[in-house]
Amino acid sequence: MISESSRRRISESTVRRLSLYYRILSVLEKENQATVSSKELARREKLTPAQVRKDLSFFGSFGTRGLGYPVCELKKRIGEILGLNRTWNIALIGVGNIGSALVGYKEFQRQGFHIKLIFDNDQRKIGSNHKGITVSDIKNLGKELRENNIEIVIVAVPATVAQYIVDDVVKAGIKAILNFAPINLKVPEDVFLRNENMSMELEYLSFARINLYNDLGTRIRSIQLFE
Amino acid sequence: MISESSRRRISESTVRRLSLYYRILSVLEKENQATVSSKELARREKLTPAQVRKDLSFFGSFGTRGLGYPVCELKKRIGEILGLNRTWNIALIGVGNIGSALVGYKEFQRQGFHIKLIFDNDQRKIGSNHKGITVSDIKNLGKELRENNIEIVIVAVPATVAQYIVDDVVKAGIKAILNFAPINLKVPEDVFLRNENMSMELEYLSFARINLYNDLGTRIRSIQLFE
DNA sequence: TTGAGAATGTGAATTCATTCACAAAAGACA
DNA sequence: TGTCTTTTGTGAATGAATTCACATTCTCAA
Repeated sequence: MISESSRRRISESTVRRLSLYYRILSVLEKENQATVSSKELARREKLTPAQVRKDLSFFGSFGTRGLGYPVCELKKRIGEILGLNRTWNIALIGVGNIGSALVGYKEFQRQGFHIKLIFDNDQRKIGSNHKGITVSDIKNLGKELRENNIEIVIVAVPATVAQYIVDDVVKAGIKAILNFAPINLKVPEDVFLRNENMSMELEYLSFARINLYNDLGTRIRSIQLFE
Repeated sequence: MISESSRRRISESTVRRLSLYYRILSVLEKENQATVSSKELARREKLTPAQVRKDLSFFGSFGTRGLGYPVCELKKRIGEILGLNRTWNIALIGVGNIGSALVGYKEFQRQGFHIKLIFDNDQRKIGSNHKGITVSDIKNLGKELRENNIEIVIVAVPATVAQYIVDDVVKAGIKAILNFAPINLKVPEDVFLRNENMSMELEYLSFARINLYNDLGTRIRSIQLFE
């Protein structure tokens, strides 16, 4: 699988669509639907059937002509590709507004993203309990990350300190970081950094409201996650 | 401006990059830097200078050859395009984990996104106070949205009820919705709907960790927000 | 005032992503 | 078994986004 997927380059948009397919397939699985056609998947995500088939074809021939794709198998396969058929040990840094929300976010649990450690630098928070996890002192970051086999770190600290925190995280050998601070962080070449910019979608809506109506108040085009 | 931007089609990725430029320009403005080159903007966002210039050229000639772009003016202009030089009246529905985090998210305030109303259906939460805002009963949704000139609604309710809530929001005449529930919502053609899928970036990291290293443990390619 | 250097703005070229279109494969049913 | 329908899988065609490359314009220093 790995060799196959690295031979033909899989675009970021394809990966993002896989996430969407996975979610739909989970629903269909619960509804005990045995198969699903590219047409049906496309309808649900407002994509074209051809796009769905192209995306899925990156990972081999899966469907049955005349019938469609087997729901369970396809879900399992996409799960493998996205790494959702296993659990990931995650550490969260910062239990402010957003950090606390993430600790309680059930969707993470459901997908195998288990928050095992929580860090903060606020003495009032250290030692306190969030959903069964005791908040650790940020001073022990490196040691605890290593001892607990943490693979992904979520950074939810104020923008002003985010770079320092991330430097420490990198020093501890972590190679995957999800950043919620609204700032551009620098990491070495071999570290994966993704940013969750919560204002961006709101800004897009704002842009859309201002720019994407014509003079008659009619929508010029529809906005989807991918178009 | 509107006519100009609708004449030449501005792609979604361009708009998203405008958000990034805006953030950088805010920093530069604070540092009292008078001008900035496309090269410098590109370096900070890991883009190419040509891309930056193309993006900015959609909105007219702004820079000075040999010098670069005037920081303040450019920020102001991008702000206009994105609708950040004004305030937006926002209503939040659902004060669970995520909803509460959003109420306290200062970045929204800073960009002119003012949460004016909060709704919930939980009797224990109705009437309680979040950052100075009293939580209203979801039953009064339509009336209150209209009376308070709400323009954008943020939906942060459980996936199971999200569609019902959104139907009511649409009925109240709202044309822009930001959805945090991990589910696909249906809205009429003329309503802008954007989804904030918090698992998606984590899934991408997971995918990257599994697939984007070669056998030597070396990163195959770097991941940026846009590439 | 002039010349060297810097940086924009933009068609053209290229690369990347999506859609088309159809042969091939499988199911359904007489 | 044979025909009709459905749907996949995929090269080819199209379309969109990015990058190239360079003429043009401005700055700055002497």
